[in-house]
Amino acid sequence: MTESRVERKERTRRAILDAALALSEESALVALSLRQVAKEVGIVPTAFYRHFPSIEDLGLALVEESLDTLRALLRELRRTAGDDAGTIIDGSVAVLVEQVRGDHAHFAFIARERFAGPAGVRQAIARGIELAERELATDLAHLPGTDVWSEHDLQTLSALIVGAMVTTAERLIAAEPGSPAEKRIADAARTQLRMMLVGARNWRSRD
Amino acid sequence: MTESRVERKERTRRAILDAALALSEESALVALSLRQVAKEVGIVPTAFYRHFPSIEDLGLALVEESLDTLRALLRELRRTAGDDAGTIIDGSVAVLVEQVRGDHAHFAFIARERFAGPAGVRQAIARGIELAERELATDLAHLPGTDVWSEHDLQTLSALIVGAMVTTAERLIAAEPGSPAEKRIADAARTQLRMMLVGARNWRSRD
DNA sequence: TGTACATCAGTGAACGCGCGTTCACTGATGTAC
DNA sequence: TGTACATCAGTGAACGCGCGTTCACTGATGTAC
Repeated sequence: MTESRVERKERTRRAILDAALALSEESALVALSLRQVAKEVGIVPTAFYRHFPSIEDLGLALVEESLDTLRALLRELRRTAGDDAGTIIDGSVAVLVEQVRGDHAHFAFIARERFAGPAGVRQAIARGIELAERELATDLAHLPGTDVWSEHDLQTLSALIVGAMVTTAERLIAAEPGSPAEKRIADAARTQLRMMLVGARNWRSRD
Repeated sequence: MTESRVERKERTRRAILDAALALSEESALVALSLRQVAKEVGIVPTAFYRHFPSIEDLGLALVEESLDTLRALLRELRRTAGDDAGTIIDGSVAVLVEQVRGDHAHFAFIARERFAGPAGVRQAIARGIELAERELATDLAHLPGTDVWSEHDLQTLSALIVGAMVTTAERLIAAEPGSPAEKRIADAARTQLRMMLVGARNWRSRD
């Protein structure tokens, strides 16, 4: 007995999730078929039901995994300390590039299903992004010099920055790791963050 | 004879396009079936072939229509003149809100298929957005005070602004026309454009 | 340690269904004279 | 204006295929004694 029954089952479950992620990459979650996934994994279609009650539940599991990836990114970004704004910007973009590289399939899944997925999936992703905006707004409020900002304007700036990061992530997903294109995207992201920072420093909220 | 044969044919073709747009809104282009569309239109499945050689060609026709919508938006934005920056910003956001309202299905189609659509569709949409970035960069270069900007930085600022507008459009698509949510999104978009403008005014390109 | 029984991941046949596509057709509209 | 023929959007039967799901099964792994 080199592998217990539970270990084997977990391994098959993992293989199903990986196959589904790979197959959905070539079209979309909505176009995923149980028989395709089973064939890719190397099991008979009916064996699928030993692991998931339906293809929809498999989809929800993929969403959860992908949102875990998003949460890991936010955690890493928060750990990126820095003495000055420039260091924080460089560190944040580096983390973004690195995480998109390391979890490419999950980030591509999020980008793809954000507007094309089932309603539940779309809402879950939207909530994840809103959370990032609120967290960033809180962080920004703790920085020196933001006392002239209204809470509303902080939230709006936060949405602007997160939006730019999402756009950057979407561009990175399409770029080859280590390619000149990836470097160009990262450079542009750093410049854009600096541009927004210059705007922020010279901003005064009305009233 | 109240309607000629060509008129009837054109009307059915239009009905097919409209039905396909409506049906794809509930899932995605990739999940669209010829029989679904035919049923929605009220014709027998085989009659579909009198209008399109395949469901894929129907998809391409929808992309073309949607890109026309995008081009119409850009044209309207360029027509939005203004004496000062504030007027231009207000006018641009108003045009964006109005166009998304008026062509909701097409904008939703673009948002949905931008990352989830077939490769050809994704590329066509990406090209449309790149075009907008280049046009905006040219416009920015003609404004007073941009002589301290490098061409590269102008392009990067342009990408930032277009990205924010795309994000705003995506939010507007999800909002009810005339709703408080729509108003909030438009307000945030105006504030974000002003923030970026303040950043731009205080920016000096390196070297 | 050995035996008898329980568990359960994976099998394989079978089902009804919607799919895209073919083909010969119908009958109203259009055209030539 | 009337007739004879051509065009062609839409019809309806039929096909083979992949789909999700059911069911009784097999045989290796796990457990109780």
